[in-house]
Amino acid sequence: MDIVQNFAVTFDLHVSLCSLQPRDETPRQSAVSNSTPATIEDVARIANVSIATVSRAIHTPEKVANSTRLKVNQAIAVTGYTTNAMARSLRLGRSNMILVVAPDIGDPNFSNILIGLENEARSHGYGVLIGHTQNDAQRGLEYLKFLNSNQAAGLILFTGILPFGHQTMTARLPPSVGVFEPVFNGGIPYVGVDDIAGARKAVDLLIAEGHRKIAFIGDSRTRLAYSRRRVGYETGMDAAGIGHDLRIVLDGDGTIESGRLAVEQLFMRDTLPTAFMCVNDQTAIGVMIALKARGYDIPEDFSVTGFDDVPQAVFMTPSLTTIRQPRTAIGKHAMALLLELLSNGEPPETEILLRPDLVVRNSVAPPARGRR
Amino acid sequence: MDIVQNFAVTFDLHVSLCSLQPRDETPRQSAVSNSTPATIEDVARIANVSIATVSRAIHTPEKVANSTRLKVNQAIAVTGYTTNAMARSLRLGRSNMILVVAPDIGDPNFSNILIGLENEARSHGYGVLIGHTQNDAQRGLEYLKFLNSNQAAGLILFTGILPFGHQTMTARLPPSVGVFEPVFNGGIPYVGVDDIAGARKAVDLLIAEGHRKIAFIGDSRTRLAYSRRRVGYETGMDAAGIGHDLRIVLDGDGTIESGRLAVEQLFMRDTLPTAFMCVNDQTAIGVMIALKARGYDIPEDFSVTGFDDVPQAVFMTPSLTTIRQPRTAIGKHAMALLLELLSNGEPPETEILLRPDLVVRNSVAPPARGRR
DNA sequence: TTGTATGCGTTATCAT
DNA sequence: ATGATAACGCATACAA
Repeated sequence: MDIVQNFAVTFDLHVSLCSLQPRDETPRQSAVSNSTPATIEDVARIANVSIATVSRAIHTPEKVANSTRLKVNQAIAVTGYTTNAMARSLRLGRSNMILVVAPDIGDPNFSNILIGLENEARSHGYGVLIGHTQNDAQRGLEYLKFLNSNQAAGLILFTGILPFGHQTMTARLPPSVGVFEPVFNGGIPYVGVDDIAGARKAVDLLIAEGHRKIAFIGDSRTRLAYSRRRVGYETGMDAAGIGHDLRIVLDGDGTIESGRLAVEQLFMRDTLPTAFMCVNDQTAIGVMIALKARGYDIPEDFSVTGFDDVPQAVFMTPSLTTIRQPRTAIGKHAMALLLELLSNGEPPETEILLRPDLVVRNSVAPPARGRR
Repeated sequence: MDIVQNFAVTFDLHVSLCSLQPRDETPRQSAVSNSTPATIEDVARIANVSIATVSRAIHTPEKVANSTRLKVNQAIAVTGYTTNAMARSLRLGRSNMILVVAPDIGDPNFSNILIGLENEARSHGYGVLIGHTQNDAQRGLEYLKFLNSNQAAGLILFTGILPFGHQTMTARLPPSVGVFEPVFNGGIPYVGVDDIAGARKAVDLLIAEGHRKIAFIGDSRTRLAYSRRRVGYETGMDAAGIGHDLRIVLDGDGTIESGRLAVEQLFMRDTLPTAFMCVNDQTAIGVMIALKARGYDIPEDFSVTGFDDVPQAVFMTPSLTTIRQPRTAIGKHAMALLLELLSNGEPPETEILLRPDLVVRNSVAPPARGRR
């Protein structure tokens, strides 16, 4: 244990934890920190009861005598017993894990949604596991196998399309819920933001500031949710009596590069807007970079809006005016919905749309004189 | 065997699979395309062999007659059978999943390392699951239970400290490998970048450009790897005969905000450097924001370097000169090491340090005249 | 209230 | 080369 002492010198963390080791332990099967984990039988033996009683003491404590329960709990403490989830799930035919499948863990929206998912799951005794598909069907299949063997009780999809390739059609899926964007195939309930309303807020702001030539840098390819944002843009333009000029409605793929490209195209075509409404923040960031590279000031020369309010948005110069996704709330609602599905079987609703908020920062101003 | 014939026609969809049910067989439990997944018994029945043979056909095909293997494979195709990983792992006492535990999924370094991990794992028949602890011991415990029940064969730690709270000392951990930063407790092998060498490259560049007053914005609190970067800074300064002026060595926590704060402090104390060497890109971004907010130009007025080369670095204005982590390679090596541990038992080496590369972009220039 | 015994789907041992 | 069967750890129906 002077190893531990050594540690104590160099780092002040965790030091005294070591002293928690039960030094006084049972000599034989030293209960803790042993090579093989304690089983329910070990507990039963020590508590002098049957394994059935141990199981009951754990899962239905009210069905067991107080004194017995006490004995069992002590034995559990001594052995450091943890239920073997493998065996339990095999017996029960279901696990207490929820699988979250995402094509891209790096998505700036993902981590906060995940936090909402996890909190809600945890408060109901479920754990969360993340599957990362990289849009690769092979990988998807792996997770499908995982699901097939009941290793997860439910599925959260952070993708608009079931990621299981050919097998998708025949896949037996557990109860599932989509987040962030509707799931295209499979009739799966969906929890997300009201994309149309959100886009509408952005375009309305721009119009209120006096803009009429408002470009929309969209993305019809990667996320289904994005096409709804375009709908918001169009209805906003229509409602203001402006209509939409297709020369300044571009299609990209929601990346920074895509925003950059859009600006270049607009300059080349000489069909410049006074404002850029972008389908997401990444695109907006690309637009800002391109504009700044050409020597323009934002928002004096051009206004820019995003969508999502990714963490980076507030750190841009100028900080980006955008639409905030209630990410944690989305995660929470999605998990709640899934858990309801798990117990009730029937989806109470097919789509939950949360309210997006306009976050006004510094990338929007009235159009430059003479250019409106 | 016209059962099989049938199948050949309609493959892919489960539609006609029902017609494949052995009509001659047990009338009860209809074999295929049912609500419950096919088991090894279903396969055995259809192939007219024993379950032992099926198992062998799958795992040790060479031990089974060609004709038999064929029958089995067909039956597997018909039933859509997948091995129940739950049962298999229970029986084997180990699973083929690797758990990756990270405190923060949103870390810009994480996703690329993960890709390296996954690719390597997959090519060896292992799957990867991600655990997200948010630095919460409760959550850590959950994953510990997961490990305890053999649901994962190995562990990758994306954190400098075992995330299992009190239980850490007594935890029976599977073979484990740390990535990105050394794991403080537990004597766990580590794969990462050579932080000292990397930091040295940055400081050497700055010195070569003519800087002598080089601030170091560090972080001694969150990541162990970061203290190594400071060592690199110090040895570089010493080697150049500059020594280190403690007034311009600040300690932060590796966040954008922390970089900002450091700049403000330096301005308040009136101990301005000509260059900011930052412990990571996040800090550097914060420094750049603060500098720009005060109206300074980078790199004309101040030079800035980062470390990591996060995706955002190239999109800054000016783009950030930094040290690149070979993230995918780190993931690959870490997983390879873990898999070796899994088979051999003994760690072949205790630390693998990959070479960091200097990425010269536009945030470094010679110091402004009159300020050196 | 508690114990006995069965089965969840596999793999491995031992026969054949 | 193949089959019968025990065991992995647990939860529960049924007995007591």
